[in-house]
Amino acid sequence: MRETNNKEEKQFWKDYDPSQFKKPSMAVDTAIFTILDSELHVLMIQRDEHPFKDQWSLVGGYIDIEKDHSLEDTAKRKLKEKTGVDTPYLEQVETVGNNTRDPREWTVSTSYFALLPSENIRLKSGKGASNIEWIKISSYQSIDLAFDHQYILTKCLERLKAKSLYTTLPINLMPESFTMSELQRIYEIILGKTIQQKSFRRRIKNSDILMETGEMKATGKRPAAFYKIKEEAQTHFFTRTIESLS
Amino acid sequence: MRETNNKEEKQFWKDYDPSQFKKPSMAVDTAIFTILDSELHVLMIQRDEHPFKDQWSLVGGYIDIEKDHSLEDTAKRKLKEKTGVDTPYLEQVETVGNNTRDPREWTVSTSYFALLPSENIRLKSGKGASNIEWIKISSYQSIDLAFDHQYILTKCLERLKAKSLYTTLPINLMPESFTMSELQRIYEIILGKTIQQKSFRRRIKNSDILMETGEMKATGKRPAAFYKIKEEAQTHFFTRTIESLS
DNA sequence: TAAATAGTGTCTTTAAGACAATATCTA
DNA sequence: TAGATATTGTCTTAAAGACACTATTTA
Repeated sequence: MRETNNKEEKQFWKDYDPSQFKKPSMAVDTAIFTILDSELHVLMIQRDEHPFKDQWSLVGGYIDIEKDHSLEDTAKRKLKEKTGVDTPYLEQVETVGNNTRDPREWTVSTSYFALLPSENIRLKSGKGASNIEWIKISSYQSIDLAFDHQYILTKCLERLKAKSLYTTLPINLMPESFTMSELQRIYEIILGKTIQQKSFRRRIKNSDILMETGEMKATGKRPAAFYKIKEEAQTHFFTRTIESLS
Repeated sequence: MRETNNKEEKQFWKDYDPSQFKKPSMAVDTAIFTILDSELHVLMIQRDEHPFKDQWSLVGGYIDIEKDHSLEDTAKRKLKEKTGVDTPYLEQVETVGNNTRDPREWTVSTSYFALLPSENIRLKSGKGASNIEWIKISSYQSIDLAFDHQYILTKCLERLKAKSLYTTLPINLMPESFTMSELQRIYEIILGKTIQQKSFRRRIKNSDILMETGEMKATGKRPAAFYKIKEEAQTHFFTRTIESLS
């Protein structure tokens, strides 16, 4: 019986021809976020090839099934190429696949967003991109982006904002060490509203993901305590969302 | 100038050959959930082809770029084929792509979960599936599922459970009309724990997505009010999660 | 009337909101 | 000392938890 199955299976492998199905093309696009000048920015590339030549797009590209072991590998490879950063916070958002997003053919794109501390980023241009730039989030809606990147970027932003209401995700935008006021400012930039200082510090303290470094930051006025993320710390999920309107 | 660009673009289109890239195969897999006999069940199909012949798998299949306009179309087509249901609640969960999940080649699978009221489901076997069955969630971990469907199903379940803690998602598992106790029971089955009756009714009342039908259900004891979902109702998001341990 | 299920009243608890008060620095 | 920023104290509020109590049915 087992013998029979094996023969049958061998025959199957012999007959199998992967090229018999028409396949869609498969890409990965990443919204790479960072904070610059007290504003949320996303990394965009100006295409130097058709389609959508000269228009701006998210960082992305086709899966290279020779180089990439997984989808996330593709995202990381592109990210490394453009920013030099190896291991940022990376979260998958949504996969869009249809026959209208690319004029050439049926395509699929899986989108991610990445969070980078603004320190130590060296941008690199390269093949397929004549220009690479940090675009202010406040201005992306007035730019005519390539493919459906307007939609994808909106979804990535919505995810980032929604999760910032009940998790410690934004710590991934912070440098090695930082003050409470700096962290609160990042939350406020993402959410687009101010937060009660006392509530904020209580939440972060309860999450138990930070520790004081012992250093103080000289701010010109009263110095502020420096914090860093604990070694074992994972993203913390609160049981209530931030609701303040102030 | 515009003229020049047009010529350049036309040349590009002439040269373009979509078959020049090696593409991964692209599938959609859906965890179709329903409640039967006071337990959460998922629809599984026993494969009658290699690879993973005779093993159980989620409902899914390759994108058919002739038939399907979008990824969601693929999910809906497969769901209709197997259950006869047209428009269930459908939510995308995660896309997995790598060179290990399928022994044949680099493949990508986008997973969804669907919620079906247990009424009016007529299962259909068909090509590629010798057997189709509702499997109890309490037993799926002891079954050796095809591909990485163990992982995918776990992710779908986690999403369903997590969202049931702070949304009205589970109403999509209910029939046309139902009682509060019945709805609470569905929540308890999904979450695997009991909920304070008073808290539960307060939450649902506040969400303002239900209305009384005016009918009463004869339960043998005190009759219960029937409710139905309001026409305009969307999934409601609460600002706090259910925390009770009782 | 007892048993069972449906449904409500109400006190407690938790964590956020509001905002005032205090602390520590520089000019 | 005034001004600015950091940090804490504390009262209020919103919504969940706990649990007892009432309501309505059948046997």
